[in-house]
Amino acid sequence: MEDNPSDSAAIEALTPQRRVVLEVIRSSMGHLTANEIFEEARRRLSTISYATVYNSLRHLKQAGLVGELNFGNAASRYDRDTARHDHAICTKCGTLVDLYIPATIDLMRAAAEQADFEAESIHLTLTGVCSGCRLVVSD
Amino acid sequence: MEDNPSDSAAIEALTPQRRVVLEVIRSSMGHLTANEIFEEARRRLSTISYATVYNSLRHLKQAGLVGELNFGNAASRYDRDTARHDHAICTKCGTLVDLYIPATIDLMRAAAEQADFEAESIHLTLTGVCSGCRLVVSD
DNA sequence: TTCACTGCAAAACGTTTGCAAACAG
DNA sequence: CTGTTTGCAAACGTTTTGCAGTGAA
Repeated sequence: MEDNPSDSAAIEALTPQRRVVLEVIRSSMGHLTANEIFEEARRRLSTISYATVYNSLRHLKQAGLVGELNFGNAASRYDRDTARHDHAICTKCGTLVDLYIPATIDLMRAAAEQADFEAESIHLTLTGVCSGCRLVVSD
Repeated sequence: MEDNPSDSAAIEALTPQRRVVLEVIRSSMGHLTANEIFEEARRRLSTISYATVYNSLRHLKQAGLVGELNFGNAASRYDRDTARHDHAICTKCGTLVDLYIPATIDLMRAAAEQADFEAESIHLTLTGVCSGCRLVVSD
């Protein structure tokens, strides 16, 4: 979760725009959308454009410095945590929660064998109702 | 996988357009996109419109007659199999394979507890390289 | 007559691209 | 100089919507 020291060199090589985008993602607790990242990035670097945010996100993702998450047809969300982990998503409010289920990786072999795939990664998504939404009276 | 007899009443109540959309999905072996469904539906019912295909898909999904799958920012794919199951997706060619990993459901309790969610469903996605793409010389 | 559904066109949404200008090595 | 990156605007692919017209109950 904390910055990986081996990233330092890669981070120093970033353009100011890309560094700002990365810092926005790293400084947020949640999983921001490109639009949210753009808004916050613009506060820190007023000249940055929408296209550059998208270009930066693509570059950072490719460089392994951020992860991208897709659920449904909504906007992608970007994850500061690039290590393999799982997610839970609330069907009421859309809240996205990080999940660390070590047993997920155990299913990779069986899944790869069944699919006849050379496995690269595996991801578990729990859908349900978050604690906040369970407290709401009106279902 | 075969038609559930309890669906018969629901299917008879469908409009011709919705029935065609459902039949296109049920008669395909794969996981079609809305556009592919539209093209095939139009062959069977030449007056059907794009909007009606989308409206039908929303209705059929809500009625539990088809499932919707999202991977990346690509177009949604529609699944004739509405029972819980998992998927593998090839990072080279995008091929989508159905996976039946019973152990996935065993992770639901642990995941729900960790997230403090009331669990509804769980889905496992394997990413990797399919058998066809492994045979290709040029990596 | 009512109400849901259709078909069309247009809009909305998230994302990508073409391009000229700015920049770094 | 060369190659990369930026910012802008315009385009793109997917999905939804407004609305008038249709059709069934």
